[in-house]
Amino acid sequence: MNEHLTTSIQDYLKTIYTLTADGGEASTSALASRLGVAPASVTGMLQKLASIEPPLVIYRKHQGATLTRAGERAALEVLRHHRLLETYLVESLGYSWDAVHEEACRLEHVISEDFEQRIAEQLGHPERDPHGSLIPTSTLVMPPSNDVLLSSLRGGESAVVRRMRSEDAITLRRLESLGLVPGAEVTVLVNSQFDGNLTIQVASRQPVAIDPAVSDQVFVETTEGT
Amino acid sequence: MNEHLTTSIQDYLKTIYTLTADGGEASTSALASRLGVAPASVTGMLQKLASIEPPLVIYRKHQGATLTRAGERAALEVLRHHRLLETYLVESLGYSWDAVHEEACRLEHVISEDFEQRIAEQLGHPERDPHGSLIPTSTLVMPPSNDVLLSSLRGGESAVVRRMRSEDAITLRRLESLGLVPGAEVTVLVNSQFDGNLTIQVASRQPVAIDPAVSDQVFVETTEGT
DNA sequence: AAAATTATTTAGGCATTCCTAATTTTTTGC
DNA sequence: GCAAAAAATTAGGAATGCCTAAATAATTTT
Repeated sequence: MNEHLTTSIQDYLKTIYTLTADGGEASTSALASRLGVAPASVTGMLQKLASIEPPLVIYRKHQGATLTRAGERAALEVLRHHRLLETYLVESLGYSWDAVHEEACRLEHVISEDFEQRIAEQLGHPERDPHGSLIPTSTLVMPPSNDVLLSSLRGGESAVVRRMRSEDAITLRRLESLGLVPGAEVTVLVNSQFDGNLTIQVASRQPVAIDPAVSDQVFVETTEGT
Repeated sequence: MNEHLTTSIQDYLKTIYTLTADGGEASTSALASRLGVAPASVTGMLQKLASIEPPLVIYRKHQGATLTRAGERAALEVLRHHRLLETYLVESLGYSWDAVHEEACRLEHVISEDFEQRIAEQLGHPERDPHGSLIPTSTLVMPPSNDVLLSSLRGGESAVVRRMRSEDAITLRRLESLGLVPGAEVTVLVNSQFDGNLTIQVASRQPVAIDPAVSDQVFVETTEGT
């Protein structure tokens, strides 16, 4: 079926997937900004991805793109490569978690299935990457998740940090300096519905005030059952 | 100086280097055949590589190409990546020596200097790759070598197998089945100057007859001093 | 609801790297 | 040394994936 997808196409699919996954819209401008290309280039590529065989996206003018089943599988394959690579770079080559993104972005397009399997095995088939993001399975299924944005918690609620939305090194270092790393326990002391600022306590640190630039980057899982 | 070289250019430079290194000519047709492109494409690329700033090759019509200093440095960088990667794939990921070439050919163009340094360190800064080829140093110097073709030995001479010219899996498996792997000791019992066939003995195996298709793939180092 | 703003698409181009076909140059064999 | 064969080059073109500028569609403001 899919002969071979170019690096560029893989990047488009991956970006459409991640934009859509966190409840967003894969609009022309959102894609253009994430991919660092002009909006006109995105339009052209979406038209192409919708018209090839098999179609990889569903595209209607002025309404952005959705992945088809084939497109989603291709996206999950790239995402699996990316997240396994990030994990591998941290675990086996000693990279810091804020430095792996760029390297993984280049490697993800060129590793073989054999390479993927070998690192997955060596890592013990991890479920999450260093930023806490779920790694699609080798059968290209994205495991279920019920994490929510830290900013959605109300005052008094506690939760465990699960994953970071951003892969940006500066953002990640800021989160780390606040103790906001996967696995950390966080309590929201105050959530100002008004301006979106929170007062949080991470583990047994001093409480700190954070704004949405921080709290909208952190996904947590509340400790109660379903 | 060198902003960024495309994968395609890196492949041309690497191929010119290796063709030239073993005493060959980097002719248009040799390059075309090695790179899997039409001769006309090679001519076009060589003209381009000779006219960019800084020039990466010296090119005169109908005389093939030679690397400039800048071109050689770029070639050694790619070659270092390739050979370190091959070593890493074998040592750290359990690949067999005849399976690493394709993977390294794709990875060599995308790994960072950081990645290069990390695997070099983890491997203990190896001097040779799994096929016995010398790995350029981090300062982009190719270590000296005085290996010669197995086919150049005369009857009665002994030597140690140093490296294989080919990276082709089938060829490598054939050599391995004869015991011709780096480090193996080989004695030439007979070298027929007439048809180029040899009779050799590897370690304490049974003597076997080989033809130039084999003996021209194997470089050895004679055990006497300089 | 019309005007202004923003988002998106269309149109036309450019760089890269490959191709085939035709031509020219070099090498080979007699 | 000359004709045939082989090698290399030129010419013209295609696919990718990006760009800018202009046109159109959608959304927001007033």
